[in-house]
Amino acid sequence: MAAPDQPIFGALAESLGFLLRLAQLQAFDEYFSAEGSPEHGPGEMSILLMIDANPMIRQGVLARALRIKRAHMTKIIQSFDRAGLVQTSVPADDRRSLELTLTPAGKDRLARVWDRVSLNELGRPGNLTQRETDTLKRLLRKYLSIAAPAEGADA
Amino acid sequence: MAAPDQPIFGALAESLGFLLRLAQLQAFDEYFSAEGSPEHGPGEMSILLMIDANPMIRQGVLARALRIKRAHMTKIIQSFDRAGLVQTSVPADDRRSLELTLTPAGKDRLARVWDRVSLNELGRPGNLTQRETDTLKRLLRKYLSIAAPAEGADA
DNA sequence: TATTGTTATACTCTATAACTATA
DNA sequence: TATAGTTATAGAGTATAACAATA
Repeated sequence: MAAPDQPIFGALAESLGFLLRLAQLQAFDEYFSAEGSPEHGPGEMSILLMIDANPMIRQGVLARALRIKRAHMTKIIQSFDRAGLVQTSVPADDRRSLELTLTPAGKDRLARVWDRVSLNELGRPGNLTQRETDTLKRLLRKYLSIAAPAEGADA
Repeated sequence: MAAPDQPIFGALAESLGFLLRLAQLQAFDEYFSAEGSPEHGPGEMSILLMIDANPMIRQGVLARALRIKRAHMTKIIQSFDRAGLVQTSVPADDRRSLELTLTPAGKDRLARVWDRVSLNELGRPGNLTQRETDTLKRLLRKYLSIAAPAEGADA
C-alpha cells in the first residue's frame, strides 16, 4: 500500500463536516487567487455584506448570524469604525446595544472589494455545471435555514 | 428598516464561498456540541483520518490534499510523533521525504474520537432529508474532484 | 439575574521567508 | 536548480472568562 500522489479520502469523503471544510478552503483559494492579499478576509467581508443588507443591525445579532464570537466582533467593528467604514449608534430602547450601519465610505469599500471577489467566484464554480451549482447553493441554504435571495437579486 | 433578529443574508445567500463557510461553521458546531473540548480539532482529525486511509503517505502529499501548509503540517506531525500516534520513516528512493503511518495507539485514538464525532454528525444533517444529504455530499465531492467512497464503506 | 458589549489572555491556524539536505 | 521538510516570525481567527452598564 504505497502512498499515491492522489490519496484516498476514505471516511472524509463521507463526512459532511469535512467535505464542507475542504470545499470552503478550495472556494476561498479560488476566490482570492488572482489578487495577492485582499483588503478584507472572508470574515470581515461577510460582516460588511451583512451590515449593508441590514442597516441598523445590532452587533449581537450580527455576531450570532455569522457565528463570530462577540469578543472578536467587537475588535472588528472597532477597526471598521476607526477606518470610517461603519457608523454606530445606541438605540433608545436598549442602551446596552450598538446599531451598525455602513458609511458611504463603507459602501464604496464593499462595492469595490465585492465586485472583484464575486467576479472571481462566479467565473468558476469548480467542476460543477450551472444546474449543479444552483442545487448545491439551494441545499446549503436549506441546511443553514437561510432564505433564498430575492428574484433577480445580484449575486 | 429596523434590524430583525433574523437578518437578511442578501448577497451572502448567493455566494457559494460564503454559504460553504457558514455551513462549515454550523457543521462543526453540531459536531463538537455535546463534548466540551474535543481532543483534536477538525484539522488534526482530518490528518489522522487521512493517514489511516493511506498508510505510508508522504507528508507533502498529505499537506496538499488537506490544504494545510507544509510548515504547519510539520508542527502537527511532530506533536503526533511525540504523542506516539504516528510512526515516521524515510523512503529509500527519496531521503528528503517522510512517510507517515498510524501506530496502534494512533489507531486507537482515532477510533475513539471519530466514533464520537461521526455519531454526532450522522445523527443530524441539519434540516435535510437523507436524500438531500446524499446529494449535497455528492456535489461537494464533485466540486472537490474527490472520488466517492467504496460501496458499503463506513461513514 | 440575565444580557450587551468590552477587555484581556491564550491557543490554533495561516502566511511567509530563509534554511538544510537531498534530488 | 528544484523539492521535502524544517525553523522562525508575524498575523488572523477563535475560545474563554471576567467586568461594567443596562435590562
